[in-house]
Amino acid sequence: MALSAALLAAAGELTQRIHEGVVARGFEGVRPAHGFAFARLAPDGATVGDVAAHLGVTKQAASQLVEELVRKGYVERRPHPDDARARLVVLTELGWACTRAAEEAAADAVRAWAEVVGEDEMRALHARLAGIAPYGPIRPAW
Amino acid sequence: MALSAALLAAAGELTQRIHEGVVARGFEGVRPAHGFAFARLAPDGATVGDVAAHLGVTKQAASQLVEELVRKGYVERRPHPDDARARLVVLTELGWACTRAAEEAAADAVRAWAEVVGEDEMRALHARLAGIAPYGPIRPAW
DNA sequence: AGATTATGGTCAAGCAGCTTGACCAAATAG
DNA sequence: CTATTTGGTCAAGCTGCTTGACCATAATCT
Repeated sequence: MALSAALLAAAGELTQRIHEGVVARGFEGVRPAHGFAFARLAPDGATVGDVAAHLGVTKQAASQLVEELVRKGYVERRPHPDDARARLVVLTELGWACTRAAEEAAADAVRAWAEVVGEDEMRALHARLAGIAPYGPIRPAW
Repeated sequence: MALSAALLAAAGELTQRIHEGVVARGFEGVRPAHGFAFARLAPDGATVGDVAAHLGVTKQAASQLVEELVRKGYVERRPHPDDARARLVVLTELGWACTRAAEEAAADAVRAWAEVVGEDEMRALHARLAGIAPYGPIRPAW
C-alpha cells in the first residue's frame, strides 16, 4: 500500500471514528469539518478568516460554516475587542461539551490503535507526523 | 497538534504535492481522486464496483468518475471475461503514463520528507500506518 | 488631515461531485 | 424456470464549496 493511501486511510478512519463517537455521545448535526473548526476556536476564539485558513477553504465557506454552527448553538459571534470590522467567534457551553466529547472519542480511537502497534509507537508516529506537516491546513476535501 | 489533525495535514499535503507533480508533468484534467482510482486499476483492471469500494463512494459516483476518465482517455471499458454484466475498466497507455508520473511525484515528496525525519523513520512511519489502517477505503471527502 | 488601498466579513449565484431512487441485464439460488 | 441477487447505468436532487460583488473599518500615504 502506498504511503499516501495509508495516510489517507488512517486519517479517514480516525476522523470517522471520532465523528461516530461524537454522535454516540448525543451531539447531532455536526460534521467532521466542524470538529476541526472547534479545534481552532477552542482556546480563545478566532475570526472567520482564521478558521478559513485552518480548514484550507475560502472565507465565504468558513463564514457559512460558522453561520451553521451559530444556528445549531455551538458557537456565537462576538464583537472583536481590537478590530471593529472583525468578529470573534467563540464556543458556547454546548460547543465546549462537543469538543470534550470529540477529545474523548479521539482518545478511545487512539487507544485502540495503541493496542495494535504499542503506545510508544503511537507517540513516535505522532511526533514524526508533527515534524512532517507542522502547520498545514486541514483540507476537508480535494 | 492533535493526531487526527496531523494525519490529515500530512495526508492532504502529500496528496497535493503528488497532484502538483502530476500536473507539472503535463497531465491535465486529473484530480487526486482519479489517482486513487488508478492505483486500484493499475495491476489488471477492476470493475466499477471495485473502484467504488476502494474510494468509499457509491457505485454511481464511481461510474461517473470512470466515465470522465474514459472521456479524457485515461482508461477504457472492456467486456469482463467471466461476467457479461460486468465491465473491466483498464488503464490506457496514457493512464499508465499518468500513474508512473504520480509515482515519481510521490517519490519526490517522500524524499523531501525523508530529509527532515530520516529515511529509516519514514519506513517506520509507513509500516505503522499500514498496521493501523490495513484496507480502509480512501475517502475522497467527508 | 483627507484620500487611497488593504483587510475582515457577508450576500448572492453557480457549479462540481456526491447521494438516493429507479431501472435493466446477466448471474445465481430455490 | 421462476425469484432473487448482483453489476452497471440513467436521472434528479442536494450539499458544500467556489467566484464575484459589495460594505465597513483599518492601515497607509502623501
